[in-house]
Amino acid sequence: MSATDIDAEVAGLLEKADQRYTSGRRRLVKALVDGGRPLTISQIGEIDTTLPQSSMYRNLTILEEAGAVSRIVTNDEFARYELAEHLTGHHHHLICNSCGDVADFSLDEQTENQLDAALSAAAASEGFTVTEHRLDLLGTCSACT
Amino acid sequence: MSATDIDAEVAGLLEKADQRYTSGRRRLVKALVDGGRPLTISQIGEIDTTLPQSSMYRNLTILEEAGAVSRIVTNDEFARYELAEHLTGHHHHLICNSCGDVADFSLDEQTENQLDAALSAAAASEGFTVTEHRLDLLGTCSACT
DNA sequence: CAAATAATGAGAATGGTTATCACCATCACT
DNA sequence: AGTGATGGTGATAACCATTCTCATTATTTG
Repeated sequence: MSATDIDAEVAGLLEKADQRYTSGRRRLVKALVDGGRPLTISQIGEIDTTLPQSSMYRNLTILEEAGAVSRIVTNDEFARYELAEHLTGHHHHLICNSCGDVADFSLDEQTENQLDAALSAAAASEGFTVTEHRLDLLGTCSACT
Repeated sequence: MSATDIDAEVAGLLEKADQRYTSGRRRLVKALVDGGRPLTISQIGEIDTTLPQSSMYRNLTILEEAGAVSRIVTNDEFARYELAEHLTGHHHHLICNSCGDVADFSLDEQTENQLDAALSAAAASEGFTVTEHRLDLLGTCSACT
């Protein structure tokens, strides 16, 4: 999905949530698109130095409630934000134990489907209804090797 | 692994880390064994009401550094602690979006092996070295259905 | 037994995140 | 285009899970 498409999609989501797509929110989305991976508040602030911290927090929460952004927590003390999966496609995370940074990766469709089936079966036997799965790989990224 | 075996294992880990296995630390381990799932500080405090909060935090950190406990963060604002995987066996987590509680589940060995192979391959192509994977299912637990 | 060393726990401090609020921008209606 | 109403902004204060401090207590060692 192109940056323009994402923009249009986010615009629709915000409209549905009775929220305006202001310039600050546009810049926030642009920073997430440009980052291409889950970003901390301070990383977003480095990409777009005009965004005040309090507005980032407030607007990321609003974008999350609208379904445009998702917030992830790893092991370090900072939350990270990325575009929602229906904008970027289903993917997983590579979490570097050394620098803490997070990158995206995907499994091929067949593996993903097999996994999904196995997970649903395992969860059902515990009486658990699955809405989503989350798969992270911990290790060392190429920059830290 | 029985509670007694776990206790012996933890004793060895603490000794290697030049730490004493004091009664407070024993009670902490017992609470985690009894809980049988990842517990927040306040949940541990409910299981053993004699443990002061500051000691729980300090000793859980020490147990984590010694490799006996691992700390996990989900989506809510509280960290959770569980016994390390080499004491409980490899497993994954069912995270309830409604009550926030976390339960354990496992995949059969074959699925787990296939997954491992697919993950290593995908990570290698990104230049990432995997040490561990983490798989969570989000949804609704049986108590909240 | 005494000195040294480590653990304890109540309370203070830290810091990422959230709430507040005076001010500014945008919209709806005329 | 003006005007009131509504929503957004951003600097700052407040919040609260977690970490740090330190005087006291327990354990080890000579």
